[in-house]
Amino acid sequence: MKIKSKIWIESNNGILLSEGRVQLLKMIDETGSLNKASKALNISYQKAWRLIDEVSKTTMQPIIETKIGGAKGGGTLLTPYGKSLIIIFETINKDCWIFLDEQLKKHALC
Amino acid sequence: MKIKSKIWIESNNGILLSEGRVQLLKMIDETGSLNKASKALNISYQKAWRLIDEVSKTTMQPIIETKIGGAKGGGTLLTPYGKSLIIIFETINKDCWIFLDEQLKKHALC
DNA sequence: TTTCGTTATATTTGTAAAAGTATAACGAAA
DNA sequence: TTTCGTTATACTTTTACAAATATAACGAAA
Repeated sequence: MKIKSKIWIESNNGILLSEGRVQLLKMIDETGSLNKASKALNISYQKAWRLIDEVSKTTMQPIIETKIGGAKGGGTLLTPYGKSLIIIFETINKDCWIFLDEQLKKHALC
Repeated sequence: MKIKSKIWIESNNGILLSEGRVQLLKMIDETGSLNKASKALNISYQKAWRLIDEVSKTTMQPIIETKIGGAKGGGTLLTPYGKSLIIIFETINKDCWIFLDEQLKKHALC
């Protein structure tokens, strides 16, 4: 018997963060490119772009810096604020899992 | 800024409980009928039946008692075990919301 | 000035989930 | 023995969402 959860953070303008979006942000940070990140996560570039676009619309501060053209074609980097969002979300998410496992034991549903 | 969550409980055989399933169990308890419950929740009887069928397959003890035919056509009642599952799930779910709201404040994302 | 890999976006296509339709069985009461 | 509202289930259709396809713009380097 397992308890599972999905958490996400919303603002007035839409969904700010969810597990998938955070995963994408992390991969952008690793690869320096939205294109490479989408391939690594096995989702289409279009979907990845749409996700990041929606995240960007809901934050006051920018989460990414994009560069178009150039020798390497361009790329996408996370801002310090973007990086901080990853850490906050992952911390809350992990703590939530721990909390829920405790609750399941407490109610003798194991 | 709001933090939201969906939780669910799984066993080896599939999903045992989720928000929608618990809502359906509650409505069955109120109406004494799967048919009436599905109408109250604005979902098709077929979907409601499928949901309850899957829940039943994942529990050791039965969660419902069904009666077919008769003056009132029949009906569906919750077993005491079925009722206890509602309470456990709703308690955990509510406590999870409280926990997450605290976390959001803690990380200054308000 | 051509090439290349990227960002950015619109449009079309495909697919899986939801909804709808159909039908049989049941049994108490009129 | 007919009626009625229910459970139970199969099958078809619709719809919403994901995926694929297409295309333009960009700019450093060769």
